[in-house]
Amino acid sequence: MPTSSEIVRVRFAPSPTGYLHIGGARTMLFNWLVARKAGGCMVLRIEDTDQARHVEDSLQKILDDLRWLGLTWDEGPEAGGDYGPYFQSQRLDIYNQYMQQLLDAGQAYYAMESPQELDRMREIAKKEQGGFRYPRPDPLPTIEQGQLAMREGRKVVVRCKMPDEDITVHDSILGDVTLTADQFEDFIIQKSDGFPTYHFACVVDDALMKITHVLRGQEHLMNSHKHVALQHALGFPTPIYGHMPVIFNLDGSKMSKRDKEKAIKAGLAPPEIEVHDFRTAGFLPEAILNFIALLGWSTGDDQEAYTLDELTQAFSMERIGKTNAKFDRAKLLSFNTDWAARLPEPLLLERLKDYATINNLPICSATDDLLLRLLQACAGFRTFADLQKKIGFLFIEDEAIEFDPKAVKKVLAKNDNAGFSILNQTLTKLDALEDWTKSPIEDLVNDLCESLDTKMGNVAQPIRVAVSGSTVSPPIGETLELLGKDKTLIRIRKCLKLHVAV
RNA sequence: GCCCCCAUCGUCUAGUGGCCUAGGAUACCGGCUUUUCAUGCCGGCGACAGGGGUUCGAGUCCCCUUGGGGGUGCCA
Repeated sequence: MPTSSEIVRVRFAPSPTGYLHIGGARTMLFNWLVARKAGGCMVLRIEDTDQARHVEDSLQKILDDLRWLGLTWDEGPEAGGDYGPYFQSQRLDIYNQYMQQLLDAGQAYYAMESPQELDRMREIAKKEQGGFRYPRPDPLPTIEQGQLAMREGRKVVVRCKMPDEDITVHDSILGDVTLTADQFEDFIIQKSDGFPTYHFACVVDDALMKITHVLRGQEHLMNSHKHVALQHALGFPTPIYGHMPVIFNLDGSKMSKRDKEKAIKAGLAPPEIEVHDFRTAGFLPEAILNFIALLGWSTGDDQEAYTLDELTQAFSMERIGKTNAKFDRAKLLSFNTDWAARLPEPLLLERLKDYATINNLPICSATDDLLLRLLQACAGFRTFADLQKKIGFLFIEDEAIEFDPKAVKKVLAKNDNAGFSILNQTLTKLDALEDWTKSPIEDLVNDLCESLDTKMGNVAQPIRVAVSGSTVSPPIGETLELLGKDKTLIRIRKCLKLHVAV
């Protein structure tokens, strides 16, 4: 066990097999909080021992999204550190050295069964007794026999000889979890391609990188006993373990990338699964962090809004819950709305620009001043996607305006083209307006309402549809000022032609 | 099949034997504000999985059942 005088060192160890999953983000967050709270060290380690599943570019994507979230690392890729390399694929010599140590000590042995043979054994075992445990050969193959087999070109793996005693994992979230000796099997620690398996690499790296706390998902709970056995065999200390609840979809299924493909096939909008999905969809990192922090953790008081700093202050491993959580996007949306209203403008502006950039939106060309005005004009928006929907019309050519048929029907054509008629009158007035700013425009609209003895909506909506093509835009004075007089008049005239056409 | 973990409103959760006629948030429903969409404000609906114990007293402790999740990979 690490002593209290040791500096806290935690790690997040993603595999470069795709984008950063939202569950992975929470794992990173909790580890990050443990490190920051204790003034410790956050290590990022890349578990790239599975060559078959390696996805090109995914590392950069993971790093990029982590940075976007504001979750930094002290050691790891692009940060360096004294315990590198931080890519497991570059640590083969190290693993081999410890592998040999185990082999020499008789705590691991070569095994020669092929995957096909094992499959067959599993099948038979399943039929006969329901479960399969690798039967330890007696006597164990010698090192010489193993090496001979390798020279003959046979596929050879290394298995860990499990001890004949119960193992208790002390989990700081779940309590003690004991597995009896008869439940262990001699699992593989080195694949036939020479790469270590996850278990072995993880244990060696955690020890060598002086990791003191291992916070990971509950799906790893059963692995812990293997890891503890390995630690004993190698003479390594056991870190403090904490197995966190798992995050699921609302319907109880796993949040998986495949949900996206399924939804698309079914003609539905793909759900956000990876951090990047949320980023693209116009969510704020502050909202995401705040939301996932509360999935499986709480302070016990009624506060729900937390900045990263506040989370760091309030966080404690002891208050992580045991119950699996379901990911409720509606609640996230509410968090996002709150954060959009709360975030300091310069920061919000930065986030908006990121959204525009990764979506390659026309508003990329807008100045900061304009963007800031849009942010203010749309106050109360839920996501950047909503904001974009509301102001997108400002950034398209007048010729490209498309009038939503439903909006035209409801706002302009209804009641014997009442809307068109009002729009026509408005055009004349607007044409004559000299001072093209918000308040004179609003005065003009108000005056028109009075003279026509009608409600605001009856005047504002026709204009809105004419200039934006839809029923939704910022307040009408703001909308027209933002658009400019020329474009406003052009669009209204274009819209009026619709009436003639109908 | 076997092993392990978990169990409070639809959802996230508070609750560590009396403060619980179970609190907050979100969703939903209703009302108000509003030129659209949002926002905002007010109100309402809504849970201790079931059964046994222990105790003066149980959401809180124990057991069983049920339900959910995980593991049982030359994936991590």
